[in-house]
Amino acid sequence: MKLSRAFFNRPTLQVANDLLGTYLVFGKDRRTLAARIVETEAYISENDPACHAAPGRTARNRHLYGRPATIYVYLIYGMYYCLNVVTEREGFPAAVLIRAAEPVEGFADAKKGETSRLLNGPGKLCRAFGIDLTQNGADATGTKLFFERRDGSSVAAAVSPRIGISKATELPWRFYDSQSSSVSGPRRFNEAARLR
DNA sequence: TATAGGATTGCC
DNA sequence: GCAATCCTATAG
Repeated sequence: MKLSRAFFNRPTLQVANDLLGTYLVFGKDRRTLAARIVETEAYISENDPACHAAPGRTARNRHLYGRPATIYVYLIYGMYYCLNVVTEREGFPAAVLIRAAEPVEGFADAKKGETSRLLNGPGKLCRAFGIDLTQNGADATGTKLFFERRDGSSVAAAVSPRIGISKATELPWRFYDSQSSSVSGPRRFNEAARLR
């Protein structure tokens, strides 16, 4: 079943953890794309130096202040888009970055073997889904782009520091499925976190 | 207006 | 190790 706005209106760390094992669903043109989320990161408030809300409200980050389940998309390095879903109460800037997933439905090359590498990074995930600024500000409880819980397996969740940032690098706000081969980043990140 | 740097990726 | 590529935030 579809994840409700109430699901996202909770502490961001909890949402980031609980999103593991749920499905991202996107109706693109006439087909449906779906993937099982295996890696997320939390970005929380103007007091988190790595969060885009750190400078306060700006034109770019305005959707971070929106109601829970709002989609926040931005362009990074002039080349890749990153997909976030806003958490906590309206007016409190926080979100979960969707970093990696396993293709489940609708991906053309999902049967060619290299399925585990198709969505293993936030930029690659958006590219494969066809997500760009068109989705910025969208409502993730609607019919076009949403999150869904399906029956089945539990997730062996692990945590580690967030990847690719230069500030607040010590906070263990990255969550991932330790059993998945679709997790992003150098292998050592995952191994090191597993040994904690 | 100018400039440094970025929640990345893939190639050298 | 590092370039690609362009938008954002901040300083001048």
